[in-house]
Amino acid sequence: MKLKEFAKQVGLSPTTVSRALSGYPEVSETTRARVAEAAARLGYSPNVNAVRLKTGRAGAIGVVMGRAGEFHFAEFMAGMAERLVAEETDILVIPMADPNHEDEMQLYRRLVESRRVDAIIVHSPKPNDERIALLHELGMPFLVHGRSAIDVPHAWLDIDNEAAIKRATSHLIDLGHRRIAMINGRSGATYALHRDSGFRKALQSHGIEPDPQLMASGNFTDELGFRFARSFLEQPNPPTAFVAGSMMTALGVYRAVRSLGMQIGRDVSVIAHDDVFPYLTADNMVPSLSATRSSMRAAGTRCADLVLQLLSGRSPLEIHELWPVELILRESTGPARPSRS
Amino acid sequence: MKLKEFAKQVGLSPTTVSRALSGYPEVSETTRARVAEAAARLGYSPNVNAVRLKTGRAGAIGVVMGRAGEFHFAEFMAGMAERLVAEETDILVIPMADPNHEDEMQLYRRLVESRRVDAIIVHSPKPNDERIALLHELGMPFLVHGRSAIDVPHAWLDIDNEAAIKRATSHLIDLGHRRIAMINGRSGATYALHRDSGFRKALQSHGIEPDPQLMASGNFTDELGFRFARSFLEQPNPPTAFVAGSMMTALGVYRAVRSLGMQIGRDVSVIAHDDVFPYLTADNMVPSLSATRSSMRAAGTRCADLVLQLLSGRSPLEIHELWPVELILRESTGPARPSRS
DNA sequence: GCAAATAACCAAACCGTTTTCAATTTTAGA
DNA sequence: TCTAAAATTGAAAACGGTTTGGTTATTTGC
Repeated sequence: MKLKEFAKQVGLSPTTVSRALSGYPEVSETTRARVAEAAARLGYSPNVNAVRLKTGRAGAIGVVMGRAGEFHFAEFMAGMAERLVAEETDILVIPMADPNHEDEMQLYRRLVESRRVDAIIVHSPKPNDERIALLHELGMPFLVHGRSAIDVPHAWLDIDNEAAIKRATSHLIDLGHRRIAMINGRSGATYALHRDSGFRKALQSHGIEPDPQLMASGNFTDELGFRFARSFLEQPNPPTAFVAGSMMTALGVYRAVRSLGMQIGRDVSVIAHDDVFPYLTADNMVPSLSATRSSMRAAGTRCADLVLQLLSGRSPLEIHELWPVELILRESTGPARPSRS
Repeated sequence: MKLKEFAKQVGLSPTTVSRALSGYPEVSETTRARVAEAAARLGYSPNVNAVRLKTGRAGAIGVVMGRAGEFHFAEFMAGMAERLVAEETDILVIPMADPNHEDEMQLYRRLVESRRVDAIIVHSPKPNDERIALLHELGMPFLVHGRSAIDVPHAWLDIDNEAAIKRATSHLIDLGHRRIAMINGRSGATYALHRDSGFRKALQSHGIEPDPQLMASGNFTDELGFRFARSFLEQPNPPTAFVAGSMMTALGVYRAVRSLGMQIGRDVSVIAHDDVFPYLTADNMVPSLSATRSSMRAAGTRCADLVLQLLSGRSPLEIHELWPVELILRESTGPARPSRS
């Protein structure tokens, strides 16, 4: 049903009906109620494309989805959804083909130019992220989930990866560990650098030299967790503790440790970063997993919130949130034992 | 930049430019090339909202996201993305508030009425799913991922859950297992019923009466896998084998078995359903997990494909795909051992 | 009681495309 | 060379709303 038709049914002009539905003040309460009732009864709702064309608002927030299809993604989106459900805003998932460089820039450019979205959320930025420069240049509102060192004003929300990993590592050192391995996320993204930096700082502040032989990075998979952990543990001078980048990585590490007949929490300590998934909890692992914890879902919710603020005029310069990360100690960490070698 | 302006720059009418860009035949190759070049150079691309209004096509496929934020979701979406990246179609994620009944119907109704999407993908349908009836009634093209027994014509793609679980269960029986437990997905959805039915049929065809004490259902989480498995194993007459609904469930089952000092594949056999995740593979579990396997990502890709076919006029009645499910035997299954009780 | 202010409503212009219908140019046929 | 047909191009009318700038009752102030 179209506005014109609907307006005729209600016995008002399209103008008044439109205003009544959008909550403009210059329409009487009686009329508004009548219109609202009729809309519900006749099932009228405005053609969203016409509204968008006229108002210039797209009513959607864009999220570019990389090919990896990371498991974090669903949680983040669920969080966004939680915030946006009441809003008239939906989430547009933009498929990205390859992490091919030019293509990606082109994709963002087209995305902006086509006016499909009012704002964009950029994930896993790099320290000098061209996407940020581009979006800024094109004047598209955007929020960075993560951080970038780029010298362009932008809104961001990030967790304090450096502090988290530094604290986790320090704790392991306090427990007496000296050979500590680090399985990081894919290198390139700022968060991986921050974690790396937190790791190094903790070691160095205790006079321990980071050993490149005990540091690896890659996708957050069970498989890589296993492989790296296993290869580290088979070295002549194996680590007694692990800092793992994700829950999946931790699963792999657990497996590797077990496969060598060692015991987590006794022979080898593990701390992982936990994004808080409903389907796999650190508490339930055996032994329960000590973790730096920050809810990915909460981040999604807050990011959606901040984007809405951005769209209602708040300056990106005011929007910088650095979330502290909890360290939850459980059974996977324990005092270092004298080396068995 | 707007069409009018752009057309002026190129020295052509908006009409011709529009045609050139949309690939209509009645424009000369020379002109088309010139327009394309200019568009690339000046960075013109049509305002998507105007196009949508005019053509009536939304250029988006809707996917309603439940609150649960399941881990399957990301894989499915990544699969869709793979197919849609070349297309001019994007994915609209519609947040759903509560699984509240009326609200959900209202949501679908508004979604259709607002013309935001050209088609909708319905997940985890129930045998008599009202969403299907509603979408059919409203004339919105849709594809069901899963199956429904409802008497309304509709396109669907599903995996053969019944056959898969039947085969898995039969295999366990062939191995000599008689006390077999089943940890299913949340009851209500058709797939859970199908799995239940496959399970029962396998048992009954071997003259075994299904024991309700060994059957549970709930979300696909590690935690529930553990709890159910543990409680089953502590019964007086414990199962010697498990059929688990998901990889996460399997993790929980493994944990439960270990926690009781038993060994997977020897004391207790496990077969789970594996949707094939890049970050957690059945092959890598210890011991490696026997599984019924079907790629969720591939399903996403194919669903996107089918929806596109639907949109280009193919009849929903022709679109029924039932995918067979592989059974991959690994180390988690072995012959039943004489009960220790 | 009357001018001025206010409230409530409406006609028409406009958002940026696509597409119908018509005009013009080019090519083919005789 | 001339005409009919085919190939290109354009002008203008939609698409379905919102919003500007009135217009017409209804109050308010003095």
